[in-house]
Amino acid sequence: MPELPEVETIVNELRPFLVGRTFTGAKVEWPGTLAGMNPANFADRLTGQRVARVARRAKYILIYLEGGDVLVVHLRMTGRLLLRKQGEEADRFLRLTLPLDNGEELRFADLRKFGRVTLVSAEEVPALLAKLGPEPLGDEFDVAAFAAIVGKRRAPIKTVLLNQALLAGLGNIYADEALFLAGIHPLRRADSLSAEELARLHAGVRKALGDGIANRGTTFSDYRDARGNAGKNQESLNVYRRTSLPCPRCGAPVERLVVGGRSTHFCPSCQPAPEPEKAS
DNA sequence: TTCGTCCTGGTA
DNA sequence: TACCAGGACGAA
Repeated sequence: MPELPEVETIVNELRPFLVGRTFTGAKVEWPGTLAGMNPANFADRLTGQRVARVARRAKYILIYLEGGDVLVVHLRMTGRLLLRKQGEEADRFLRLTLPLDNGEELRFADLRKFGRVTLVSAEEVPALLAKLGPEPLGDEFDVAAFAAIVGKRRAPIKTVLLNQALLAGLGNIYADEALFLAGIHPLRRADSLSAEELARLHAGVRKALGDGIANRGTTFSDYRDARGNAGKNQESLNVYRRTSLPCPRCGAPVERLVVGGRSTHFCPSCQPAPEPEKAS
């Protein structure tokens, strides 16, 4: 579910309500969420810790605590991080409840149980995030940096966009949308893109993500923000999950194929197919 | 680099 | 009943 825009929306919403608050306990409904960490140890270590700041890196949510620990949350496919009042109606698929000192609580709900919540020391965070590529909305991610990332890779450009070690934060929705905005077919070999195409795709990536944030994320079924509200970006998508519907630019029916095991949507007219590989 | 796997529920 | 799902990791 959540990609960079969804995580950014959640982090921005949580920040003013979490900073300065103190965790008063931890109720673990499904221990697997803690990635092997002992639930009792987790609760002991978290209890009494006050939130210093809330940040995002790629799709990770980082809740820094004054005691020097960091609560690290990854929502994976269906995770939700919700701010509720204590005693408020239970959320479905609740995995973790973290009560706060103001009568509210942070809840982690996750249908498919892929999401993870861990507690590490601040010193461990850099190593945890070391494998991630640059932030696509960051200042250092310019066209030259993008060209260096794409480089001589022979993989389909869609696969490159989804590789978090190369560029961190894009997922399936925004990768498809960025390729559409740039007019580039998802199966194009990365090393076949011209300088002009690279510039278009760089702009497409930033626009797709920027629109996602402006619209508070994309909700098809699972994604909700920290207050449980759906996003609005699904109303603005051009191709993602619009198979057989008309391309908003030219009217041709949107097509679907599978790239790297992921469902992929594109306009066959606006995103021309690559030349067939020469047999050699 | 690709594939299977972790999981469960919604939908065709 | 079969297929699909927004992510990431480890194995082949």
